[in-house]
Amino acid sequence: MLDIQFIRDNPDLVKQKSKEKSFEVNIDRLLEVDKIRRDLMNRKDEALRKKNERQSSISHSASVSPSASLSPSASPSPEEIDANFINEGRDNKKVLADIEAKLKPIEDEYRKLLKAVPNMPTEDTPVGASEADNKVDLEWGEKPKFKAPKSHWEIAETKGWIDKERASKVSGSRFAYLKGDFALLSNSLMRYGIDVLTDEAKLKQIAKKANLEVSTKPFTFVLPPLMIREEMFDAMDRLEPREDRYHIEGTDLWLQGSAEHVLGSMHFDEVLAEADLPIRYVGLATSFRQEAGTYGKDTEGIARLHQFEKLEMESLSTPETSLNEHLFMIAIQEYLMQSIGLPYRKLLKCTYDIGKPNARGVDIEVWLPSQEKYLETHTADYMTDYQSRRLKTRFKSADGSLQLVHINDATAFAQRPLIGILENFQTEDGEVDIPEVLVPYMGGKTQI
RNA sequence: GGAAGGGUGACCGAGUGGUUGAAGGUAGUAGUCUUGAAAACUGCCGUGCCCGCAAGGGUACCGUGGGUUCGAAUCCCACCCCUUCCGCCA
Repeated sequence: MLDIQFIRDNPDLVKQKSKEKSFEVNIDRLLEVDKIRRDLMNRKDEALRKKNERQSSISHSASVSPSASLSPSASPSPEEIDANFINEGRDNKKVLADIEAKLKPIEDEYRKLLKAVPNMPTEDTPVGASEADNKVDLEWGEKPKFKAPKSHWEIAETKGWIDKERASKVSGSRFAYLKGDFALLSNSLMRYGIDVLTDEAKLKQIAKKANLEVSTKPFTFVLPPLMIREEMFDAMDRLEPREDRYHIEGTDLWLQGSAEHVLGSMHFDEVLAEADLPIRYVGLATSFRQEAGTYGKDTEGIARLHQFEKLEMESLSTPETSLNEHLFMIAIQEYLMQSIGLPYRKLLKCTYDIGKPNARGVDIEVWLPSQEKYLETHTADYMTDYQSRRLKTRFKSADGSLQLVHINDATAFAQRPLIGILENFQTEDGEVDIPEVLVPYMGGKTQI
């Protein structure tokens, strides 16, 4: 959620940036409702002030009355209170009830309109109207040349690594059984990512290479709950669109769609100490998505499933350090891809594509030789205080003031890099070489 | 699923209708003392919203939402959450 004061001060800017992100917002109505709301609040405060004055007068007189002095805690009996006084109180109560009745729908509308306003994109976010306007920031690695490159599902099918036919029998479309060495490779990839993220020496090395002034505090590995309460999901601004989420019938719970959802909300309604920041987590979680509106898209292989393993970075930091946290997490992503040896490109996402809570977004896409195109494997989200405002996650700064933390997240590994490995590391005779850094995790196997 | 207990400020924890935004403690912070540190002692120290250039003022908030009352942290109702024990189970 955006700061209302910022919207009051910069209505035209907010309108423009929201439009650039392709979000329908009604800033004029929001400010109008805001004004009505404040006016009603003032009137309510006025009525309450009257009530308080009356109460303190009766409380005071009760405490100094002779009977009260005998027993200080004694209350005045109704007979001791003047009838006019009681009637006045009743009148004031009616006035209050009247104002509150008017305030309720205004508050609801205000909140709904305010929640609808997206985060403001950073200056360097390209303005765009579709994914096509994302800016290629960097291409890394050499694209391998094959006579007849096989797709990942062709390789996996031959090897018996992916069984979607039986999965559809058991669970429906967009599910898969991952089997044998391929399933082990998935685990190896995650384990490798965890080892990098929890190794301070390695993080130091990455920060230095990226030339970033940033803490090298290691990430804490977390296995989070996979279900999330609706209130938390909404506060993260990740509940919508609900059609893409799975709701657990008869409960208040939803299946999380990324460890980001359950890691970012961990410190809901907490005040953290500045000395503890940044707080960094790396969470491994099976993530669930309905993939509504993607019928017929990426139906082959494991590019788009209802359920997949994902290792996710999450960082809570001060506003001053959050941009570097974001850049650091991107540097980590690149290190992970480079150390495996996967050719990729880095995209600076445009205003259309970054998403509602984002101020900035970067994607990494792996090269797929079989299709001669790139496939998104990583995202890094720069969120500023947009999520923490509703999560009420704050920190007490050294000067004693309370501030909202900045929350950022980024993919470490999902299962899509496996697609990249199969395709880029395939051999002419149908085998798959294991990237060197993953060999120890595969029990020493160099090829599968 | 059965039974009981409980949700109060960064944390612990008093408080069962009338100046209670809320005792006490811890932590934090400023100082005294000290060569320095610790200890001890003293002062300060909740958050949201509204008004104000500011100083400051107003108001709300003791899990959430209703209700009773001139007046609610305190009484009533509903809901949510947590803990413990029993049962079941990985």
